[in-house]
Amino acid sequence: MRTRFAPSPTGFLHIGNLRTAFFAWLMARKTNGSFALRIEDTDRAREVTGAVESILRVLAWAGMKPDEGVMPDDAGNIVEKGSHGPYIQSKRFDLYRTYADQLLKDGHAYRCFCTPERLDEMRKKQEKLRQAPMYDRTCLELDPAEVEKRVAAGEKHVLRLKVPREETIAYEDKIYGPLSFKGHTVDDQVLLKSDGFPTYHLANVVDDHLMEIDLVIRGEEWLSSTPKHLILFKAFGWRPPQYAHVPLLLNPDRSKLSKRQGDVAAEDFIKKGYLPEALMNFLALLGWNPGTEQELFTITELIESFTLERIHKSGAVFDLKKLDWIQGQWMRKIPAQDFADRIRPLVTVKYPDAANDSKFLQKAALIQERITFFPEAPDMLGFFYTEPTATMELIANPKQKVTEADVPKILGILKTAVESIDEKKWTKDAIVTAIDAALASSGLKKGQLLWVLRASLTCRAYSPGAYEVAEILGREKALLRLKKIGI
RNA sequence: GGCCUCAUCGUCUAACGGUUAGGACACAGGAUUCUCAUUCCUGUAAUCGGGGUUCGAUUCCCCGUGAGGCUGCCA
Repeated sequence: MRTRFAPSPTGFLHIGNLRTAFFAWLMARKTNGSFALRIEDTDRAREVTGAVESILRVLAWAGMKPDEGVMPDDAGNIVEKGSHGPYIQSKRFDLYRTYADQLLKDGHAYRCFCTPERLDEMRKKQEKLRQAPMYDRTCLELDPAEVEKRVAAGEKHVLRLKVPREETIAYEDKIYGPLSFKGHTVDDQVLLKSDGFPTYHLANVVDDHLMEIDLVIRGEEWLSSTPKHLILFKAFGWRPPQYAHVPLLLNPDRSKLSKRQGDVAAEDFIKKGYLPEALMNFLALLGWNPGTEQELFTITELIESFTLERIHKSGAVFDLKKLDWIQGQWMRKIPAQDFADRIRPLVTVKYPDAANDSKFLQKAALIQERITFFPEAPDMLGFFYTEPTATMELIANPKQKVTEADVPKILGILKTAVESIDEKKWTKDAIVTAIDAALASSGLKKGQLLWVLRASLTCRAYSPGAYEVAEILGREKALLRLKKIGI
C-alpha cells in the first residue's frame, strides 16, 4: 500500500500527528508498500522556519524513514526522493492551477468575488437566524459575462467548489465504517485563494491522486471535510483512496490534546528522555490493541500485529503514567553494555572521572532497574564520584530501628568487619560473609547493620544495595567513608 | 445553532447475543529485600439513562443524555 504523512510546517510536530504518521508507516511496512512524506506548505502566513527539519528529526528518531518524499540525505541535507515529486506543495502551485482551471471549465467550481467583510457579515446574519454558516452562493448567480469582465479587470476573487447539493456523499471509512453526508450540508469550499494559492482541500486531493496514495490515514478532525474531498475526486473523475480516520488523542478532561495541559510536541518527549521504543509502543496502544493481552511490542512485532480493523472509534486520553511504565519496561530491556554506553556521556558531564572509570559498567548495572529516564543517571551515580557527607539524621532511622545511640556501636562493628576482609579478596561474597559473621555476634538485626552501611557509603536515603555499592567502592574507600562519619 | 462522530473500571482497553464482564496502568494491601526501585501475589473499581427486539442484551434498534470534532481565502 502507498501511504503518506503530510504535515504542514507550521510548528512543532504534535504527538498525535506522530501517532498518525506511525500508523501510516506501519501499514506501508506491513504491506511492503511505500510511505511518502509530503510537506503541505500552502499557508505562507503560518509557516515556521525549521519546522521541516524538526519533523524530519522526530521521524528519524522514531525510526520512520520515508520511502519517498522529503527526507534528509546522508549529509543531513533536506532532499526529495521518489518518482512522484515534487513533494513540497509550494513547488506544485502550477499543477493546482491547472487542475483548478479544469474544474472551472467543467462547471464543478466557480469564481467568487465576495470580500472577507461580506462573508463575515453573512455568517453573522446566518448565526442570528440560527442557520448553519455556509456560503450563500451569491457569486454563483453572477452573469458569466460580468464574471469575465471583473476577472479581466483584475478583481480579486477565489475559486469555490460547487457542491452538488442534491447528492448524498457516502463512503466507507476503514475505521468508522459506512458514513454519509447530505450534499446541502456541505459548504462550497474555497479551492483557490485570492492570492492564487490552493487550499488544503484542493492540494490534498490533487496530490493524493497524483502520488497514487491508496490509503489515507489522518486524524478524526478531517472526518467532516472528507465529503468535500470525495466530491473533488468525483469531479476530476478519479478514484478516491481509502480513508482511515484515526480517533483523537485527548487531554485528561477529554478535550482534544493540546498544549496548556502538558507536553504535546513530540520533541518534548524526546527531550525528556523517552526511548523511541517506549513512546512508539505507547502511542500504538492508544486507540489500537492487538486482540491479545500483549502490551510490550517491538517495532517488528507491531508491523506484524497492526491492523486498521483493531483501531477503535473513540478518542483516547493520553495517560503519562502508563507511558512511564512502558518507558521503565524498555529501559530494563536495554543490554547492560548499551545502557552503560548510553548514560556514560551524561554522567561524565557532571563527573569527569566517569570517562575513564573501569568500573562504570558495574555501576550502571546497579541503576538500570531503578531508572526511568537517562538524565536521572548522573544523580543516581553521584555518590560514586564525590565524597558525600552523611548526617546523623539520615543514619539514625527509626524505621530501621537505628537510634542515635546505636550508631557508634554499629559503625564500630562495620569497620571491624570491613577491616577483616583481605584487600585482595574484596568481593561481594566476602562482604556478605563478613557482615553475617559480625551480625551473629552483635545481637543486632541485619537491617540495622545494612542500613547504616548503605547510608554511610552512599549518604542517601535510597540507592542501590549496600553490598553492591561496597564491592564497587572498594575496601579502602568503604572504610574511609565509614570512618568519616566520625560519630 | 447546524453537520458528523463517539460512549465498558479513574485511565488505556478485551469480551461470534449466553463470561463470576477479562487484562494493563494507577491506587491499596502483602511477599521478597538493607533503603528506593525491580519482581511476585492479593484487593478496590466499569457496561451513561430509558425504551424496545430476544428465552437471553456490554453486544442489535430507537429516543434521550453526555462528550468530542468540524462549521476560515488554517491545516
